Order: sequence, then C-alpha cells, then structure tokens
Amino acid sequence: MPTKTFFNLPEEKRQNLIDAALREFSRASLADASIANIIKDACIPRGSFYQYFEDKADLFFYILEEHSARNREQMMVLAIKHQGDLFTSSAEFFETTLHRYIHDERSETREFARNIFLNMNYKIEYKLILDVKNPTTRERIREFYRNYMGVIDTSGLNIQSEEELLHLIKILRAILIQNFIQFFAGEADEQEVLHSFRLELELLKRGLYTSKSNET
Amino acid sequence: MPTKTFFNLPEEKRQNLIDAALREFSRASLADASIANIIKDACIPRGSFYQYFEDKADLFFYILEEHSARNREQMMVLAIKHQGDLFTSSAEFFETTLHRYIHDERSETREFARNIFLNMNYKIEYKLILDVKNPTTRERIREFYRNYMGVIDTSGLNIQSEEELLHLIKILRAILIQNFIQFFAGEADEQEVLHSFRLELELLKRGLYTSKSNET
DNA sequence: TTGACACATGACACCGTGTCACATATAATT
DNA sequence: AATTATATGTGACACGGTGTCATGTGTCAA
Repeated sequence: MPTKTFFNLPEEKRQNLIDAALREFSRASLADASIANIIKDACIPRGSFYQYFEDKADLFFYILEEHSARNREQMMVLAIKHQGDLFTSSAEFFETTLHRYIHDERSETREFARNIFLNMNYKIEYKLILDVKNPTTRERIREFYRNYMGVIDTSGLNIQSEEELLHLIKILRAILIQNFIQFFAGEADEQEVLHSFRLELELLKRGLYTSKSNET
Repeated sequence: MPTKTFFNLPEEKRQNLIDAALREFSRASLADASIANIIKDACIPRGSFYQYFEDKADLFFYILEEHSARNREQMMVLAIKHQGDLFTSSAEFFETTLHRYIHDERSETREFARNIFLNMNYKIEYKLILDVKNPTTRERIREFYRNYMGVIDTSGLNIQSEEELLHLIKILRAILIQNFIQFFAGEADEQEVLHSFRLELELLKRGLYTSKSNET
C-alpha cells in the first residue's frame, strides 16, 4: 500500500504521479516498467518515489486495485439488474467491459488492460477481485463471494449446493478472463470474442454429456 | 531457441548447465531468476552463456518446452487409452500430472512447476501447448488441435460441431490450469483440488441451466 | 605455416534499484 | 523569538544484474 505521505499529497501532484505511472504501465508490463521512467515523466525526484511507495509493484497493485474496484462493482450492479441471473449478467459484464476497454477515449485504458491480461497471473488475477497482499485478504475474498453469491438467483440453475455455485462462478471467471486474453493477444477481434464467450456460456448451460454414464 | 553451439556441447556440460538453470528456475520465477546465479552454479563464464542463449527467457522457454512436450504427449496417450473420452482422459491427466508434480523424487520438479503455475501468463500458457516464439506457431497450434480433436470421440458429447468441440477443449484447459494454480497457491491440498476438478467436470457434463429460456 | 572457423573468456560499460545523509518546511512549545 | 519536533523533499551513490566486445584458444584444411 502507498504510504500515508502519498495520500497527504496535494490532489494535483498525486494525480500527476498516477497519470505518469499509468502511462508507463500502458507501455510495459509490471516486469518491464521502470521507476526511472515514471519519475522522469512525473518530474519528481527518486527519493520522493520511495517516500510514497515501497517499490514498483506497490504502485502497480494500487492502480490495479482502483481499476478492479470498478469491475467488481459493475459485476454486482449487473447481477442485481438482472435479478440474480448469473449467465445473463456475466454476458453483459463481458460485453460492456470489453467495449469500454476498446472504445475508451484514453488509449492508456486499453493498453493498460492489454498488459494486465497478457501478463495475467495468479497474483494479478486475484487482485482483480481483491487485494492479495493485504493480510486480511482471505477473509475479504470470502466476503465478496458471500455477497455476490447472495445476489445470485439459484432457482434457474441446475446446482445442488452453495459449493457447486462457487465452482460455477470459478468456471465462469476462468472463461471470462480467457476470452479477454484471446482478444488482447490478437487471436480474435471484438466480434469473434463476443461470439466465443456467448457460445461458451451456452455450452455451460446446456451441458456436455449425452449418453453413457449419467450418475452423480 | 538455443544456438547451434549449445547443441554441439558435450552432453555432460550441456546437462550441467540445464541442471543449474532448473535449480534457479525452481528457486525463482522467470522475472526473478538471474543469469548470474545460473553461471555461478554451472561454473561457466558469462560470455559462454550468451554464446548458447539469447537471454534468460530463451533458456527458460527451452526448458519449459521440454517439460511441456511430456505433458502434451501424455494428453494424447490418455485420450487414446480411453477411446477418445475427453472427460475421463482429462481427469486422469489431471490426477497423474498432479501426482507426479507432488511426489517426484526431485524437489526441483515441484518447485519449477509451482513457479510456472503461479506466474502463468499468456506466453507461458501457450508454451505449455506449443512454442509461441517460433514463427510457425499458429500453424503448429492448429495442427496439435487438429490431431487431438481427431482422437476425441464426440459421439458421447452433446456438441453439434467442430467449433463447439474446440471451445469445450478451451474450457477444459482453463479449468485444468486454474486447479493447478489453486493447488500451488496453497488454496487447496491434493485431495481438495482433485475433488474440485472432478466436481467441475461433473458440472460441465451435467449442464447448468434448468428452467427459463432454453433456446439456442 | 597460414588462414579460416568455431568457441571460450572475463573485463567493462550501462542501467535500474533502493538507501541514506542532509536539506527544507510547518506547526507546536517554551 | 527561539527552540524543538515532526513530516517531507532530494539527489548522489553503492550495489547488483545485463549484454557486449576485444582478445584468447583450439582445430582443421590448404
């Protein structure tokens, strides 16, 4: 987490630093980005940077968290809007988020997202949900899931328990992220990836086994 | 790719270097590993390293590819063993691979796998299938899928086209990787993650929508 | 003996990181 | 006003890792 000092900074100076960081993290992944570039861009001395942040990753995850908070909120909003329909709200979340990434007036938004998704790993993925570095993370992850699962209407779903719902959500998230990645990797354009995601949701809904064994 | 010079090296010297690299990549992720450590461990001069490899990533992906080749072969073998049963062979692949990672006599095997999965990203994930840096990659990926899909018996699957099969395989791979990650992240032990993977396969097979709309 | 080629070597220039001693500002205390 | 405390600003610097390059060594063929 950024230090208290950082939050005491005048709004303009703070935003200036964040903007410079966003530009750098749009240009390069966390691994390739350099503090040197950020401070040169933001015109602050090296020492000051370390007065605000532990290191490069500290700043990166702070920005990522701000970005992710919007996504989480959006997921909740859409789940509520669609009366707890998990599939419909997930589809709309994917569509609107993809659209926002692509058509945002700031090109940094898209490039930042690209770097996030193409360099997505465990730490970053869970950051998209909740802060992993924070010691209370486990509890907060459980709480988010509890809230989100509370909103989901299970009456239309072919599941028998809370546990199964949790696994379903896990699967949906994996598919969602994979489609974002395929888009940013250039494997599919906007239309193709929308089609792909919708198709995969249909496969999930429909089920994939017909004959042979059909026991629990 | 390593240079011709590297492959001309006497077997022992080459293996020695690979072993040292494996130790370093077991200790640290690609980003955190250092060439300095590898050459110190392998007792070769710095200049020689650059005679064999372009950089750290070149060596890393070479080792990863060797490791991945076994996994791909295993997937094929199991698909054939189970007469093209996608779900059963995927389950056995997950079980045996997880077991191998955990109980391999060389602790490096497990630690290397941990670093792979916890730092899994687009580049690494597709490397687990085929070499991404190679210019002919796209074609080779298509070929692997063509072969693999050729082996799969679709008669027991509720799918209507080749396209749907491809998406199903994508979903399975995402779930498979996610469960490996959860294991290595310490979120679940061996038994739990086996249970988790099997449950998720059942959800897929069964399908998740009951009521409401059931149109295409 | 000479030249061509493949390979070996480690000193070095370069670059980014994180730290630290010192400077400055602001407010509280006497 | 003088003093002290506390928060913040600053950039030179030591450290460590990377990739290169000039030079050295070995081998084989002409």
